[in-house]
Amino acid sequence: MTSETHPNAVAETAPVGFQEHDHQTCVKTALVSAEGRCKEEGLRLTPVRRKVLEMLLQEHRALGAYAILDRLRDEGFGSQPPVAYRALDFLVQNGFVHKIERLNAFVACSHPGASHSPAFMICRKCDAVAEAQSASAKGVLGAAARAAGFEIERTVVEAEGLCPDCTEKA
Amino acid sequence: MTSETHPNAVAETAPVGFQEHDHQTCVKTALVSAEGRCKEEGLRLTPVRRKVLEMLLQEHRALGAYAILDRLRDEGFGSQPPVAYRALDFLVQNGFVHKIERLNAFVACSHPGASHSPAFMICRKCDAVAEAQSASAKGVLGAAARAAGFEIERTVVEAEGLCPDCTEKA
DNA sequence: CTTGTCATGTTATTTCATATCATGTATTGC
DNA sequence: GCAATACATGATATGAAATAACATGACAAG
Repeated sequence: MTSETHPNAVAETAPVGFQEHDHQTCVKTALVSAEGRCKEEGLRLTPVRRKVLEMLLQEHRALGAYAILDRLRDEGFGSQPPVAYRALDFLVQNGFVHKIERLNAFVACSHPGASHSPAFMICRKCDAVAEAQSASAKGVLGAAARAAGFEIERTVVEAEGLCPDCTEKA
Repeated sequence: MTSETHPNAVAETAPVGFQEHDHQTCVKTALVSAEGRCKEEGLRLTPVRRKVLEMLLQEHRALGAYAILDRLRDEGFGSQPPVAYRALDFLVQNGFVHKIERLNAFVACSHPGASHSPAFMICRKCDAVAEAQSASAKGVLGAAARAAGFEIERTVVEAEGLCPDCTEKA
C-alpha cells in the first residue's frame, strides 16, 4: 500500500488546540526554533529528519509512519520503513515530535522546548490532535506510584473524544 | 493540577499491582464476579471469552493478542487472529479487560465493576502492569478540554517506569 | 590514512490488526 | 416444536506497524 488517501482531510485550516491560526508562520517558526535547539545542543537535524519534522508541522495532525514514508519517497528520500522510523525516533527522543500511542501515529510538538509531560486530545472523528500539559505524574497517579514504589519515567496521557467542530456537526 | 492538598483522592486508589496476594482466589473471584455481571446484563460470557479472561487474570500482566491466540490454540479453540481479537473486543467493551496502548497488549481489569477511568503503571523491564484510578479527566486535562470545547469520552493514562522489584535490582 | 562514530540504505521478517465470507448455535416469537 | 433472527465462531487473506540484521557512506579525531 503506497497511496495515502487523505480520508477526512481537514482542509488547509489546521487546528492547533482546535483553533485557526497562521499556519505557514507557525511551521516556519517551529522549524527555525528546532534548528536553533539542534545547533545549541549539537544535534544533527539532517535532511530526512528535517523533512519529517516539516511534514508533521505542516499537517498538524497525527500521521502514521507509513504515510510519512510515502511522502519521503515522493521527495526522493529512502523509502523503506527504517528510514522513517529512525527519523521519528530522533525527533521523538529530542522532544520535537510526540507519538500518539492510541493511533500508532506521530504529531509535531506544539510546545517545543517546554518542559515535557504532554497530554493529548484526539478527535475520534477527524483525527485532529491538540496538545496540552499533563503534569499527571504529580497528581493522583503520582501519589499512587509513590505509594506502590513505582518510579515513573514517562507518562502517556491521551483523551479521546469529539473536537469542537465535530461536536457541532453532530 | 490536582495538588497534594487533596489527599483523599488517593485513598481509594489501592495499587493492585506489584504486590503479593492470593492469586488463585483473586482469579476465581474475578471470574465469578464477571459471570455474575454478564448474567445481570444479558451478556454472553462464552467459552472463548471466558478462557481469555481467565488467562489474563491468571497471568496478571499484559499479554499480546498473539500470545493469547497461542494459548487458545493449545486449549483447542480457533487459532486465527479474529478469534482472539473478537473475544478481546467483547471483554474490553464491557470493562473486564483493558488494552495497554503503549504495549499493544491486554490486561485483566483489577477493579471490576468500579467506575472506570483506569490508569496504568507499566514496568519497562519486566512488563508488570498495575492498575490505579486516574480521574485525569478532572484535572488539568479536563480543564484544558473544557476550555477548548473538546468532549472527552475516554482517556488513556499510562505511566512507564520501573516497578519496585526492578528498581531494587538496579 | 585509518579508526571510530553516526546516519542512511536495503532486505527480510515479525508483530499487531481487520475485512470478508461461510458456518454454526442460541434465543425469540409464532 | 420450529422457523426466523441475531449473535458467535471458523477460516482465509491481507493490511498496517515495527524491528532485526547487515551493508554503505560521510565525516571528524587521532
